[in-house]
Amino acid sequence: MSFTTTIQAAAIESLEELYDHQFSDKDFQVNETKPEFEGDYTIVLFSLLKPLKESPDNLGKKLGNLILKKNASFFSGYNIIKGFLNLSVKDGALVALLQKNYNDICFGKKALSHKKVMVEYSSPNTNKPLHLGHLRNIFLGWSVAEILKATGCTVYKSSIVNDRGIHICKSMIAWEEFANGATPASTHTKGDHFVGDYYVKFNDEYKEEVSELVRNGVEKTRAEKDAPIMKKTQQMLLDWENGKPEVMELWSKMNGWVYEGFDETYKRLGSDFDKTFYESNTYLLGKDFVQEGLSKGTFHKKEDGSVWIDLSDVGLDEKLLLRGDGTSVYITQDIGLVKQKFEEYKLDKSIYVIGDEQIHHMKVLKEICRKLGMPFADKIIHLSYGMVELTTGKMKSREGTVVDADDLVDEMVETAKKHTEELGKVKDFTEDELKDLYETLGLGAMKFYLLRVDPKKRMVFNPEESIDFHGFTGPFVQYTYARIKSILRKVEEQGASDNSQSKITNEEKLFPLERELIIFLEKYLNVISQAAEELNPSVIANYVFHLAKTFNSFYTEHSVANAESEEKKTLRVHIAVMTATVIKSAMQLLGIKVPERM
RNA sequence: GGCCCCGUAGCUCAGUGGAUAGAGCAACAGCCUUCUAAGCUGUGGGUCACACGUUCGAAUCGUGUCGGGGUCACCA
Repeated sequence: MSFTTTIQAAAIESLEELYDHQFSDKDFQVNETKPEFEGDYTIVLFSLLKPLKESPDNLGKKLGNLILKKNASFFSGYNIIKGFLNLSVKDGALVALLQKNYNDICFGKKALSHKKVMVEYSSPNTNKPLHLGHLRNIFLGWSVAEILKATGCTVYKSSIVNDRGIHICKSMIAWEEFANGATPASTHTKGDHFVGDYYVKFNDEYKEEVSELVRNGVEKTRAEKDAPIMKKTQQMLLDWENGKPEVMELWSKMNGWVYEGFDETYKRLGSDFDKTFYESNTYLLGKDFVQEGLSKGTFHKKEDGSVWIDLSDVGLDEKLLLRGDGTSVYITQDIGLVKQKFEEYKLDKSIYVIGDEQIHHMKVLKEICRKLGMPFADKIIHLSYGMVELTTGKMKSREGTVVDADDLVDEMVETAKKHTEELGKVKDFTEDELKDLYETLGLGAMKFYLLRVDPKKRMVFNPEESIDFHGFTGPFVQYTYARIKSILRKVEEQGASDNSQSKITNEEKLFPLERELIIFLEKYLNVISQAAEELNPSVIANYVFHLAKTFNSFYTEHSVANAESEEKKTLRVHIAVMTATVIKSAMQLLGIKVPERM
């Protein structure tokens, strides 16, 4: 049980004894005391004054005295300022916390939840490489999955690959027309970039053909339909749907190239999936329930044979589910796949990490499931996040105004190298160590940058300014970790006994920064729960930054290896070890590695 | 136009019912014979978009206004 809940419980117990009345944690708040006041935790009394007909002073005194009496080993005193009852925790109670097994505190997995959850993220198209927007998506999804695991959930990471459709055919046609049999291998190009280049080539050629037609007096919308390359692409899509062998072969060959490229990127990013769905396997799934919906009367058919659902009773529009020609649309496939997921994995929750432009779509999806009486309709959760935009506006892959994921990673790693060299630290490492370090730092900076902000806020990325390595950043936290490890190495060299195993004396008087650190470390499990509840990794990022910052202050103020006494040294080694453990754990939840040295 | 999200220091963001609203960046002033200065300490910088309301108490809740974005496809 955490300190705040312990205190809440103690207060309830005392209140009930004093007033012969039932209290709950909703009746009053327990906060951390603001630094400008004496005390560690504050019980806010205002909300209790009226129902108990007490003055702040009277209630504060009665409650303060009783809590102190009943928990003499935990609290050392109290003060009352206005309606705030400030309680001070005994040094001994804080020290006792350090004597617990570090792993219990950091990775206690008190199993707050045993839910089975699927987190679906990344979900790329196979006609172009991953870009900055995918990175936010991937880091978010991966991190949320880790956070949920840390609370005890069983998590399946999944991705749905959009491997079919007109956009794929565009790359395919362009390759047929212009590649002369070139391959990623023959051109030494990463597969996804290779295919993406043909997607761009398609659009260039298409634009050219359209303007050519317009010059010859064809109306623009007409020209867009009649451009020869577009007609070929449409035909190819039909051939694909009919399973024409040459087309299928080309399709799997080119997708194969893309997957090789994606795998390389995912591997470098440290991202992975337990299950990958392919749209080519699932796009027909939804058709079954269309019949079901029609017979139930939930759906209706129009004269042209198209199938619709009316959602106007819940404030949404009429939505198409099946075209007149019997082909399904996006949402139809979605419903089919949702059903399959819940049934196959027996999920309690399915989280979709998708941009906020699809909020409406996901609302419609949920609503249709609900109207069909699917029991999991309310377990569909859309974790929506704001788009990443550039200072020059939106990213558009067709126009080449995207920040490519691989390029950005390269750049970040390069920046890490530059910083390290400038600081003159290169000589301490071997070539291989440096390579690892640059990856760790570059990726750390990038992941932290994308995760430290509330997911739902859109963010503007300025490609001109490289991501920072100072202040509220990944490398700042990584640096703190490396320094702690350095201290611990030194302590070990000093030898004799292994300090982290030896006992600390409860009598030790704590300095303010020592207290602050222990109290802050104690909060970690609460922070994980909050992040899990909000599906928000930025909660973790803010916490771990603050922790690192506090440790850095402590670091300058107090020496560990050369502490003023053996007792102090032991105590501080415990604090350092625990801080390092929490930093490593928290960063891991963000998908960020921490270096032993930097 | 309907619905949804956002508006906090020059910039990027925390804080979502409690005390005098906090960080980072940028600016300025200090700190390396002492565990790694990618660090630490300090200074300046705010009608929390605006208005009204609810409350003992509002950046936080409600209503309205203004500004920015998204969405309302037989696209995915």
